[in-house]
Amino acid sequence: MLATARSKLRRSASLRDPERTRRKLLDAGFREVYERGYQSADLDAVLERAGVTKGALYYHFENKEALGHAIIEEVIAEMTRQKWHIPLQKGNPIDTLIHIVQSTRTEVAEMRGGCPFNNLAQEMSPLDEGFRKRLAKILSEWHGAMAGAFRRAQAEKMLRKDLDPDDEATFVIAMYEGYISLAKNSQDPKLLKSGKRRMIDYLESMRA
Amino acid sequence: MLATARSKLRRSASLRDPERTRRKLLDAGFREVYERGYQSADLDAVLERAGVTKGALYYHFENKEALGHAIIEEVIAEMTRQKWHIPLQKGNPIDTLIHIVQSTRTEVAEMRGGCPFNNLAQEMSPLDEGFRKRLAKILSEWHGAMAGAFRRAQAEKMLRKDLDPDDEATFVIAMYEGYISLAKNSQDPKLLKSGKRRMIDYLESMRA
DNA sequence: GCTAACATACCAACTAGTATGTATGTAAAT
DNA sequence: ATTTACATACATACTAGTTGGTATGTTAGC
Repeated sequence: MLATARSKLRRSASLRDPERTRRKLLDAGFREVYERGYQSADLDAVLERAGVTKGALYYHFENKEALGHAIIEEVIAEMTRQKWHIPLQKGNPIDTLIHIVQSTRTEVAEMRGGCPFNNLAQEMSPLDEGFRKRLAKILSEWHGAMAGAFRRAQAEKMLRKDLDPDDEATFVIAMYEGYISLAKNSQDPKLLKSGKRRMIDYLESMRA
Repeated sequence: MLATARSKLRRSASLRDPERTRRKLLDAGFREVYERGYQSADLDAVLERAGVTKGALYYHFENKEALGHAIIEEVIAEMTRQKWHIPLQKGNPIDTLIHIVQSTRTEVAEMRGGCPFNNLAQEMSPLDEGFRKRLAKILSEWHGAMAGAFRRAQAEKMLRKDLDPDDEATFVIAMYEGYISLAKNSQDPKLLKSGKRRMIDYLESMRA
């Protein structure tokens, strides 16, 4: 009875589990790419992080590029959905956005890494259309989720009617990414704290 | 008589001219780094662009890192001064900033490269303190030039007194870099055009 | 027994850096 | 004025380390 349950639910960690192996490769790949960039990401380092070997990597992914694509589509896109799309689905989007901004960490260790989406976008967009399009899709869906929430908020009289939802969504994202980028370089908590105040002030000014 | 003039003024292009060679290496290095990133920049490609060989490179620069540092300090810092510091030294800084924003190209080919400063800052800041500090100095001076112009504008009653010059300078830079970053990925002129309008609207709202 | 899911060993290409050679400019000595 | 001496300013050829990818072997699970 225990044996049958294992097949779907309690998978032993040390035995064979291709989905779990693939997950570990994606997670390890993401961390490596996040820290060093895609082009400088070392596949041997990815394997060490994941605790597997070359055979496992090239069984699950055709090559380095395919791993990079999967990291975008499955890891980064999912992080974006968790952080932005889902909270924006209900409630007052202004409150939601203020909460997201407010909870942005200003410790040096946190600022240091920057935004996973923007890091990859800046590095790869001019170099590879496969990467650029996949990242542009994330941006488009991010923008769509926010603009949609703005339209709903206007209908529910939570957001000023004179604001264009699309322009505002683009503006909020640009502002946010801009501050995160500057903070990543300056390593100065004061910069990001100033940014958080300014962004929250602006979000407040959007209320109906 | 012509022979003596050559020594300082009319240096023949094909003969020896170490300053000119160094310049060509810096320019070629900048273009290579701008297109591919520092870590992926190929020194052989730099040499081909510059039209010189390894000997020339390693005579003028100790190693790849030293070339990278020089590119930041001499090329990118100078570009920033030309584009921002000098125009901000006199006149109404709001007019100056609006003009800079207005003249930002929205063609795909122009958006594609992104901001040279931000490109390098995003790639290298978490990886190398030598790069990060040199880039942070550019950001600090950029910010200082703008905040200084804002303070002057407040004294001359061109800028609202309720605005904090430091916070405003950081905000303008973050906004600008944010939009440039998004445009680089999206490749959509509409995004940047929307950003230009929003930035100009905001700058107008800063007037006393 | 067969295939999926890996592990191991190896290779070929790329690339930063070096070692060495050489031509040029220049200043002092003759 | 010419030669000598020497440092400068490169060019050429090579090396060593890295790294993405492959070929082959091995084990688990049905």
